[in-house]
Amino acid sequence: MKLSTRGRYGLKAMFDLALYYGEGPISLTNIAERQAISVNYLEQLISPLRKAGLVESVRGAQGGYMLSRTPATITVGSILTILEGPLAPTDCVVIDGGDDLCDHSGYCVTKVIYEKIYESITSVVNSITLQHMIDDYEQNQGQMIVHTICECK
Amino acid sequence: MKLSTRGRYGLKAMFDLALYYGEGPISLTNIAERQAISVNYLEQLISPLRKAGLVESVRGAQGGYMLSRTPATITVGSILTILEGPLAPTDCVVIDGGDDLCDHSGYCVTKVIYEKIYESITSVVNSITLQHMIDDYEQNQGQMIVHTICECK
DNA sequence: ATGATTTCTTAGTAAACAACTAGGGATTAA
DNA sequence: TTAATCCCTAGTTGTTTACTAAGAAATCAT
Repeated sequence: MKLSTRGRYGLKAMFDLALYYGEGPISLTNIAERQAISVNYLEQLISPLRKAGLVESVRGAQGGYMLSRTPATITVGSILTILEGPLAPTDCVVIDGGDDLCDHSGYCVTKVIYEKIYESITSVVNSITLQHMIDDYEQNQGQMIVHTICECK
Repeated sequence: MKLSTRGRYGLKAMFDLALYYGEGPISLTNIAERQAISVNYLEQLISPLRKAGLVESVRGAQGGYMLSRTPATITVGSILTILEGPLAPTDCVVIDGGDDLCDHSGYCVTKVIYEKIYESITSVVNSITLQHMIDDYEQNQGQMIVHTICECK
């Protein structure tokens, strides 16, 4: 039930972009240095975020990435879901339908539990936006560590 | 963010034991057949549950396993946590302390999010007991599928 | 124009993890 | 004494994770 580096790094990168929102394109080299992630790996993470329309890119020298909308309209849930897939404890709650995943011809005592877990996770992450993170950041800047965010494992 | 077979199978097995609570020891062979899990693998899952005191064993012929307490006092959370480890999206929220996991010398914008996810998951699973599952089961027995629970992936 | 900078894409790889299987020892009821 | 059962550890296979590597395409600055 752990998040992978895809989700964690991707969230850090998006938060980084949110801090520079409105200041033109930010290069991955910059983000990579600040957040201590390899550029090559970051490229792989930002790609799906771009395809999903959360960030826009500017190619060529002095290019980079920027949020395609205001930080207030981008949720942590959307970022994590794009990078990790649905934040569900099992596949059966998210496939819904008589798939060959399991025999859901009837009621399933465990599925209802997994659905509740899924709902509680999504309700948390969908309620937090990048703007919330920025507000949080600015309010606690004094105690903030050196990099914008630590390497949270 | 997926549960592994350890948690899913373990929960099925514990629910199976809950259905036979008060009827003496149930052998793993029985559970394995009903829940379509190999006996060898089940042994590995029930071992930590026994060591944690959730089930008791009776060795020898006609032996087996039984819940060591009433189904109403055993939560889904305790079962899953024993088998999967803490149901946390990151290690940093559960280690708490200045570990070398990450540099938590100060406030971390992402950690607070991971903590909220962790809290929401634990609050759900800790509020559901095996008795709740039994009640749920008996109320919906008409629509219940062939085995007590399906192979929920 | 050219070169430096940057995005974009794909392929490969090493290590860890998941999901078991296998086998043998200890215990006990019949 | 035999069969059934718990108990424990080691090994195996396949998948996934977390990258690294490399090169093509685009664009800005000179």
